Amino acid sequence: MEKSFFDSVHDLARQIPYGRVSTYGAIAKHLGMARSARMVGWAMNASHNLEDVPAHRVVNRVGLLSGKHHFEGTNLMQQLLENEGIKIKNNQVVDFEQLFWEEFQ
DNA sequence: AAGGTGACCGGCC
DNA sequence: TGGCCGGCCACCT
Repeated sequence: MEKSFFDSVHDLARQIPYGRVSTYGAIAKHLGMARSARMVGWAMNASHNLEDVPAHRVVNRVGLLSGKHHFEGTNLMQQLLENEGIKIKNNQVVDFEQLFWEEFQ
């Protein structure tokens, strides 16, 4: 099995620390494809099968939980984030810029 | 093999 | 921030 684009995205997603969030664009940028953030979203969809990919810590550029509809129920993503101490208001991360993290290794 | 699709982003108003 | 639009690119059928 060669390492696919999806795997790379999953690796980066796993690096997001507890209590912090990142964006699709940040991940895409780190992969050298800043304009292909859409593919990152697609990759996250595939990550749904995996258990060690914190997809709930990945939001869009304005801190909106754009992927919540892909989680079970309607507020699982929000619950997971609040469980990490992240405040959610109207489907978006409060103090997003402060919690934003992109120090990928 | 070609076309459709998408958990997005940046620019503009 | 919000709405609209064009671009982008790997994956699936």
